[in-house]
Amino acid sequence: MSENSAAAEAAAAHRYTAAMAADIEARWQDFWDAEGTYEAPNPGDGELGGDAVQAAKPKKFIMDMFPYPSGSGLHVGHPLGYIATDVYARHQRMTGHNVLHTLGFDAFGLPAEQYAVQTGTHPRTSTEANMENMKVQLRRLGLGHDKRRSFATIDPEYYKWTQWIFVQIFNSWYDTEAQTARPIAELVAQFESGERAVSGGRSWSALSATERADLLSEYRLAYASDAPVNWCPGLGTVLANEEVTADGRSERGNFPVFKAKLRQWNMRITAYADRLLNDLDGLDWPEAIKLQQRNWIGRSEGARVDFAVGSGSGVGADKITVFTTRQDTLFGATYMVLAPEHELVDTIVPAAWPESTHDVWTGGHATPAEAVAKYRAFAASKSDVERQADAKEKTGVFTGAYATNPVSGEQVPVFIADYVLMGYGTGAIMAVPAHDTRDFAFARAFELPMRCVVQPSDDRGTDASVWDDAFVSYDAELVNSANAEISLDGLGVVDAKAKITEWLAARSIGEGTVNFRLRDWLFSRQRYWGEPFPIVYGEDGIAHALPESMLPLELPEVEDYSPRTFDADDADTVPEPPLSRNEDWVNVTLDLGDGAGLRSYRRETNTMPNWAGSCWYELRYLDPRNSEKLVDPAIEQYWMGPREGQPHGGVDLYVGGAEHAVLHLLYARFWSKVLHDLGHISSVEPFHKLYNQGMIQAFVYRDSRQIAVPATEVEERDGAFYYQGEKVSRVLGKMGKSLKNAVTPDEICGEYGADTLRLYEMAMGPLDVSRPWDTRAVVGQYRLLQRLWRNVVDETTGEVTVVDGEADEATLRALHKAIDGAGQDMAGLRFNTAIAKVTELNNHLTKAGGALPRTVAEQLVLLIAPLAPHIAEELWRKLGHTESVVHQDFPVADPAYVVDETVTCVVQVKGKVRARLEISPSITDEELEKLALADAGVVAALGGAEIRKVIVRAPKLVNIVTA
RNA sequence: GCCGGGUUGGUGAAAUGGUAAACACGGAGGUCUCAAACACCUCUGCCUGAAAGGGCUUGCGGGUUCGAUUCCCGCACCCGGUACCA
Repeated sequence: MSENSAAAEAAAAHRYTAAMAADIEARWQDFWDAEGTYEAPNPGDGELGGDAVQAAKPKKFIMDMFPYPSGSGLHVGHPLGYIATDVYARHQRMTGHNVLHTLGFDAFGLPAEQYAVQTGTHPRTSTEANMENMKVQLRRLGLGHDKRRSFATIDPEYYKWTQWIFVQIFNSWYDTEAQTARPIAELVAQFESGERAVSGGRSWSALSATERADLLSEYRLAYASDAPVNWCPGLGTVLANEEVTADGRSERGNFPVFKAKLRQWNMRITAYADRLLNDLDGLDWPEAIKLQQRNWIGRSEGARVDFAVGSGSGVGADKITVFTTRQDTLFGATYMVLAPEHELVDTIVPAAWPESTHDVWTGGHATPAEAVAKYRAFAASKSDVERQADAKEKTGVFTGAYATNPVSGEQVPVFIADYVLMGYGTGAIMAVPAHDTRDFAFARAFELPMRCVVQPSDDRGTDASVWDDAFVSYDAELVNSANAEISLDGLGVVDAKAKITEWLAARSIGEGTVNFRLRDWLFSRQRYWGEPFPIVYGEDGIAHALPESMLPLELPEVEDYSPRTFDADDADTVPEPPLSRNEDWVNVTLDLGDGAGLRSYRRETNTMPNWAGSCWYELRYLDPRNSEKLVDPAIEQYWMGPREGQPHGGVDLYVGGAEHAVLHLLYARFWSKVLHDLGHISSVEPFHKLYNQGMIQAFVYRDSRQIAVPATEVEERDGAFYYQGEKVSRVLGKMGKSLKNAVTPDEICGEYGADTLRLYEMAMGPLDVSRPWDTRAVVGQYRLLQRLWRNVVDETTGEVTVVDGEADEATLRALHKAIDGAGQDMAGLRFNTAIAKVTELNNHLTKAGGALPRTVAEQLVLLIAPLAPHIAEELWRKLGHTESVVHQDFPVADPAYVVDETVTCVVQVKGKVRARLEISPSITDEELEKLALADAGVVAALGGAEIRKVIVRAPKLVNIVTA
């Protein structure tokens, strides 16, 4: 080795390198764990309390959507949100807040079960191994989590309370008058006292035990029912509406989904539809997400209208009730349609076709019964996918029955057609073909009459039979809408609606009503890897909740935990819960403590859906080891309670992906409201502020067969891409193992260190925007840290180079502008621009050269501490401090230095920049105008032209307008 | 179709009515070095010009304004959500 290279090596001995970063990072991570640096005290003297000083500060509860412990580990896209909340949490800690920040695991779910089926490994074994692996990966990032508060949803101590909440929901009902959930015992008391009548006019005491149970089931917020459910044979389980995609497939696995009638558990989320809608207003959420929830809840105002049926045709039912939002067009209703599954269909079908029934209506069948049966079979055989695809072409068949239009008195034919859905409204519509596009298409196909009752605003005229399409408008006047008792003619749509609704209500044949798209939440799954229901069935079939003393009801060990799956396209299959195979567990003798003594019961063998555990986890972070209560009320009040600006309370910041816009976020809001109503928590909403981070994307390279090739082995030549000599295509997509473009945080930590990775992810762009990963660009943030280090530490000796004394004016201005800007940016989640401002300051210091004054070095370190906590701790220690940087005060900008000494004023002539003036920021408009007009460049640009107007915006701009 | 968001240099982006392109990647040149790497310095939207300078530029077309990436109207394209919801 030559003398020179030895000297060079010595020179670099204390340079900030990946190796040094690894050393620094490991040491401080150990330190933080040992010291409990990120432990946030609860108020009071409980197990997690005691630090009264800290707990007296204003609180900030900062949360991530917790991860599912996947077997493939993390890629660099996963921790984006975790890093963002961590930077924010650190900044909040340094600005006087008691910060609760931790992370648990959402560990029940399908992948573990599927992996188990493939490998024979128990889901708990693989899940726990995955969690350990993820914890190691996450720890390397230096996330400031309070580890005492972490848990997994599969911990029995956790799901005990998931089950307990289920029991609370099961044992309550929704009082629609008081608009609140109440204990079911209070409903029973109302029935007993006669305050509330039992339907059918019987008294409560006259009902059998089964009848009572059935009656209460109609009120309970968690109830079992035989309603049609989404059955997915490919997954072997039923699914919630929210888990079925628009084209009728499972969101997970993309298997076909069929309607099947099965006895399943449901949550009466529809009882909360109005509150779930209204309370969105008080939340600080992205408007797009609020809108998605509003659309999912789908509130629409309209009316129910009764159509009398069957006069003279000898049919059973006496009326069909429809829901419509256009009751104003009632005079234009020329036929009716029921959903094929509608229960009235059988009762209205006559024995024979009415005389001279149109051939198109009968479908060529000899009798109405035959036509209806054939059409029902046809409709049922269509999967949802086909039904969507055929949406344009209207099909249906006449039932043989007629109903009476209540205002026109006309006899209108009743059809069944699959364009009317059983699941919305009443499953029956009045068809107004002139003013509804779907009815128009159907009427054309079946040669049904149309009547124009809304005056078209174009020149099409009022003879609907010659129209090319329906006239749909809310901003027009009614016509042809009068009978002996009422006339809507000349009224606008709004007034006509009001008038007809009143008229219908007065005759008890209709009323104004609100309808929701939201359906009850299907809550049971035929899986092994989920929370068992705390429900047993007596020999009479009545469901009983287990008493709290029997919780948690642990998931039993079984031989075979694979769900029974079927041919994905075979609709004629029935789900089989894995737990049902375990007879010893299913059949039990228990004393439920309800006075019935020891009895035999059968356990519920379904399990709860994956969403159950994530519906309330924010609450358990607050008081994770409480064995007596879900959460201590005083602790919940402190962290979650309503306050100024947060009318419904909740987590201060919740960061996660937008894919949970309806599912998780709607369910969690629902549980929160029930728990609030029952008096268990003070907050009404779980998450006050929601922020959706974007996705980190990556290029996907595919060969000619469209198979993804390893991204790291692709070469770029002349703007084209080659893999092993073959040309490949490039598109921006998701990052992942299957696309062979995953970059792991471990790789980047190894090459540059965790602080560099953190900075890079935050600097890429605004947090809420998706952006492509570019490993080449990571080095930029590494260089920033190297320069920062060199500005404070001598690379040869490793000693700090700071000096005593004051900084020069320019440095102070650079420093305080960075403090001001970066501080505001961090508080506003604008980490990319915060980093740019710190970089600018650091570049200024680099360029100025020489040793930094101590005060500048210290404030620089504090400034970057939230973003790059390891290097900040190390430099803070080197600067002679013995306390962690984590709880230091964030620097405060001196306003005197935030403004520049001189600013550049731009002088425009007719909007074009013609001169720049260096002036004092405190200059007056008059002085500035004088200065600008005297400038040689300006005089030249004006060329003697007449000045019409001078706009002065001191100190930044003068604009001279000439004639 | 309907609803929401977007379109700025070679690339990620900044600026929310007032100097378009901060900060970073990439690129070019230089200093240091026997040499290279590192580091540091200079330049880097496009066109034109020897230079000074001049002209153009935020998807496209209009409008409001002294002034528009920013506000308004229309259009194209991209992304997300949703879809026979009566």
